[in-house]
Amino acid sequence: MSETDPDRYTVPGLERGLRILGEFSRDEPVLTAPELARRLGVPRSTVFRLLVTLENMHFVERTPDGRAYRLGLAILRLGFEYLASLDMVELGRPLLDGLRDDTGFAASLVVRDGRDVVYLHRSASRAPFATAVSVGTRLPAHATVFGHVLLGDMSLAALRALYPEPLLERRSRETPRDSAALFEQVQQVRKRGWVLAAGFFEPHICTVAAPVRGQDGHIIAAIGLTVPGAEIAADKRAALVAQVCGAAAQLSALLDYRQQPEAESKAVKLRVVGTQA
Amino acid sequence: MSETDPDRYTVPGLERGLRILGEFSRDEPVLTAPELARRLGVPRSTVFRLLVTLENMHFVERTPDGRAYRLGLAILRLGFEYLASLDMVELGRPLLDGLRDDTGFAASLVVRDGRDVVYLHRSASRAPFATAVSVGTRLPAHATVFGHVLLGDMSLAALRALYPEPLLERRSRETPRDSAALFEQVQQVRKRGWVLAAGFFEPHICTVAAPVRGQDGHIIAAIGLTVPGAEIAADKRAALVAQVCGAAAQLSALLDYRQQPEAESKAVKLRVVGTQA
DNA sequence: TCAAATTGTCTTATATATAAGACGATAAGT
DNA sequence: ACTTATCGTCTTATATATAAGACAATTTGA
Repeated sequence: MSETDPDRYTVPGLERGLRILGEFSRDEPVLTAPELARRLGVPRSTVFRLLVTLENMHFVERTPDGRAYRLGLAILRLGFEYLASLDMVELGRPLLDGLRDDTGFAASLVVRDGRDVVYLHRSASRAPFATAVSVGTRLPAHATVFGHVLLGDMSLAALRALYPEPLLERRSRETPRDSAALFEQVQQVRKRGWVLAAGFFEPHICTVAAPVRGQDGHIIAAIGLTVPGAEIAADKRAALVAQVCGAAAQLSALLDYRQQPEAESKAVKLRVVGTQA
Repeated sequence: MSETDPDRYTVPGLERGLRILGEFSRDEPVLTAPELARRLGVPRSTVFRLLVTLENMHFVERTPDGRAYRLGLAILRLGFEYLASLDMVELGRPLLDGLRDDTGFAASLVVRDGRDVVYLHRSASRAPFATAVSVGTRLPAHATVFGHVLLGDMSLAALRALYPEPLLERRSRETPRDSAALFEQVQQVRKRGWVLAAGFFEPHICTVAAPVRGQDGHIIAAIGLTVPGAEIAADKRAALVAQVCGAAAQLSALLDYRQQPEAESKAVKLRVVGTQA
């Protein structure tokens, strides 16, 4: 077979091992070897070898009875080395805490990974309304306002490539039907520079969000508040939007995004260099 | 070669790929392919294939210039599915927050993984003394009081097996020299049921810790406070110990540990069965 | 209680992942 | 600027990881 695939170089052992790890989830924290073999479509004896390897490296461990597996402690090392390596999280944490303290609502920092919105940090509201959302949680970008903020840089063509299917999966009445509708909504958000929506992804949850920009001006993250209730009182909205936009702008600044009204960028850069010298 | 190794079944591709992921750290979040090849002692062309596989699965991503690699977002999915699957963390979080709020000091929940103490959760003290310790951090069990709490169940023989070397790595003046001395200290802690130590691992850091027990009575975790300063004022000690022990006992109870004064265990068991029937 | 199905572990022939090396492209050193 | 070293990517012979299958142990179902 004339493989011109992108997976021409893939290492099957590695890919399958990682897929095994990915099968574990909050809802299914414990899985058996035969179950994994079925899900991956891989022979039992191969799964056995993969699990032995993962177990030796502490990426999975057996349940006390020795019959099933769950994720092991080595996983943690990776996950948190990753987070710790992102200065976005380190710099954003105090901003999110401040946002939470000022507003009383849960504040989140999210990034986009393909079609997913991924939570990098969450400053939970004091009132312990147990939200299912925590660090690492993924939600569909097309169906959430956070997603719409994060997709702001994408052209219609790029969106089409990311969402080739004719109809998008619906999550609520307001979910865009197709990539064209999604583009419309995303552009509106982008031009406005922030978004406030009620019950867009889940009923009785309102969201206020704004983009965080990196050095080159690209949208690299979003900051937002999650407000319980059917809607936000009209007289509170402006203040919340201002606070979210403020936090997002601050984080952008910390990440070296130079607020550049197009033409002025050069001058700003020069001034900064001058200050440092 | 007559392989009777424990790694008779290992999948080399998987092992090497995971070792690549493990090379990234807070201090070295970005690594190049040749550097990884050198560290693992694996040919360049093989590292290339491993990295392509990891990149396709979003476990690593290239730096903007395309010359180096860092951890990717897929990592998060794993790490936090893992944490979320541990009800120990979910149940312990509010307890740790309470402990922190009551005492003003950082409260931690830790478990043991081999010779390491691993932080599962940390309620940071309000005063943002930036500690290097965060979730996922590992410290040597033999040299920390948390470790001594967690090793409480181990026999001298088991400790010897875990620490076969004649001399243990020293971290401070008080680090036990060998496994026998370690056993001594661990047993003292176990009998007392808690530990309070000053400057044991690091100078100017005091620790109060107590064990968390699982259903079978085994020590499965530890809860503790990290108190800055050379020592804790004598009149404060009793209160802190009581609070830590209280939190640890509560978490043990939540995890279904039935407080069993030795002989009574059978009766308790029977009563429980009776209740269920 | 017994038979049938499933499972954990092991062996081994063979399909295939590996790593040596080639190649042009960068980078580094002088 | 020129040489030398290093790098990213690719091809391919061959060492080796894979998966079929065997086997006993266990579980399931009737």
